[in-house]
Amino acid sequence: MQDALKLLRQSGLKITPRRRAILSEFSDSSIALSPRMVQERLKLQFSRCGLPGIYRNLEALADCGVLVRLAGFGRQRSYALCRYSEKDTLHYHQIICISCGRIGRLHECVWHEGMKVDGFTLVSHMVQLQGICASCASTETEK
Amino acid sequence: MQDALKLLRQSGLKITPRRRAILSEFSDSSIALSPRMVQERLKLQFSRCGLPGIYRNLEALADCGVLVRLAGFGRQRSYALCRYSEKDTLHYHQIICISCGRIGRLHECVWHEGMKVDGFTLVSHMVQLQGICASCASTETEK
DNA sequence: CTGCCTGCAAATAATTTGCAAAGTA
DNA sequence: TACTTTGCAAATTATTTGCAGGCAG
Repeated sequence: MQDALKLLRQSGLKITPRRRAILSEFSDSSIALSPRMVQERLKLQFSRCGLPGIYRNLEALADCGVLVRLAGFGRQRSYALCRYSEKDTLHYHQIICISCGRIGRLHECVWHEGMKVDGFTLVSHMVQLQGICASCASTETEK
Repeated sequence: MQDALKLLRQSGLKITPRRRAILSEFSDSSIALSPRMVQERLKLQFSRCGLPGIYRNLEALADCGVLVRLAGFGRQRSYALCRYSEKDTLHYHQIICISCGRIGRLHECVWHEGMKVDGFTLVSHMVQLQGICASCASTETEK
């Protein structure tokens, strides 16, 4: 969270209660969130909370590297928190269970900011693995 | 291309001139394409070519594994061809230039179907790297 | 033939913009 | 105080749906 706030400041963005709340929601969530989903959650804290503001904030947070835009698995765009490695490289990793939706974490990473790949200079990356979690696997076996 | 047609048949989809043309466009393109972009290109061959049809086809092709849906870098959703490894494991790897949209290839892969990661048994995966391609990098330098 | 495909028009839904009021640094 | 942020309403744009006619198998 502290890292995120630092990134906001570096980009000249102000730290508002709204932004803190948005970051908090992403931090608490184990799934990617769409603008609409963020709004639903913020409504519990803020009586008035317009979608346009959410859109602007999510884009701003993505631009400064706190969030990543993900490939949509539904109609709406979605975002998730970026993870920073010890080397401060911007990246996002997740493994999702195709049966129950549970999210796992990946800890190793072979890509780093600035490295050259096929003539490209890497800026960020996203890795999404799909699989069956241990819990679902055992349920399948029982059948 | 043959692999793609096989996937279509396996999903019970028909091989139509329209679908051949769409696959051909993706095959010829080095960048990810949005529905609108696909339409622009098909118009050169088909006088009448509605956007709704494109949307339906792109979704159908994504559902049967020929295309993948990508994280948007603009307003519209976009798609690209999926790649299959020699082991026929479903996966997708790409590196996309955040400046011009050009797509590069990744050849190594550290994940395989069936391997265990964080308690999950892998089924498929998607890797998307964002960077600056050589061409854009040199343009930036010139400025 | 049979059932999927396609264009077209219309309906939805998502996203953006403009502006005045409110809040942060 | 100066400049960013936010809600609201309205404008745009993207995406989906329904249906009738047209094709692949």
